[in-house]
Amino acid sequence: MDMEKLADRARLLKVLSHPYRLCIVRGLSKNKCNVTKMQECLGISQSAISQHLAKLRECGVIMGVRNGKEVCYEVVNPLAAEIAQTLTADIEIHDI
Amino acid sequence: MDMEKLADRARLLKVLSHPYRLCIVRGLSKNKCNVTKMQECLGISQSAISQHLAKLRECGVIMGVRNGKEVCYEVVNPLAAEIAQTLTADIEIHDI
DNA sequence: TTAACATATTAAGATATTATAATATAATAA
DNA sequence: TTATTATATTATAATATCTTAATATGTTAA
Repeated sequence: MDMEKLADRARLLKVLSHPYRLCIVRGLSKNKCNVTKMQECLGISQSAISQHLAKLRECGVIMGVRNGKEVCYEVVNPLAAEIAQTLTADIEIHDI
Repeated sequence: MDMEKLADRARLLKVLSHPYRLCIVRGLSKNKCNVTKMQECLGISQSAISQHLAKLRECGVIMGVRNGKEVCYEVVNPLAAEIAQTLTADIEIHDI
């Protein structure tokens, strides 16, 4: 029984298991987006957004590409994108 | 933006985001199983197993049916079963 | 080079989760 | 009825997570 792989997959679910992060990943899986836009869209503090993005980054779910002053994020883990989309398919979320 | 539904889905991911619980749901999605077997299989305490089962029950992921002294569990949330199976498809887990 | 903007990191307190131990309940067997 | 087996609940201490505030970094404009 490969507990390490199992723990790894559990970690992926855990990083997605927060309303804002789930919303971010679902949004990013449709369109890339910078931090300020996400912030406006979700209505939470800049620090909070950045910390959520950091967790998603550390877990290999998203990647940020700097473009001048902005950092544009995108989903780089297809499995994470799939889970987020499957799970929120019937929820109305204005795209971030 | 339906934050309540979003929070609800995040809650489902969260309850699945623990190695033992993920393992339990993946196993149960293939065969029903009683608590003692799970315990032997996972090698953790009875109390720990029961607490994990309680969380999965409260979240509507599994259901236990008493059969004499034993309680036989099964997955009752197809979405949870799907997520668990998709996520662990390539991991060798001897069925619980 | 200083100011302003966009983003990231750190720190701290509140809250939640975990594992473990102890205790309780439910069903059957003796 | 008492003992045994199977499962559930409660209590608690250690650990992790969340939110918020404060501070730091990187980039461009003035």
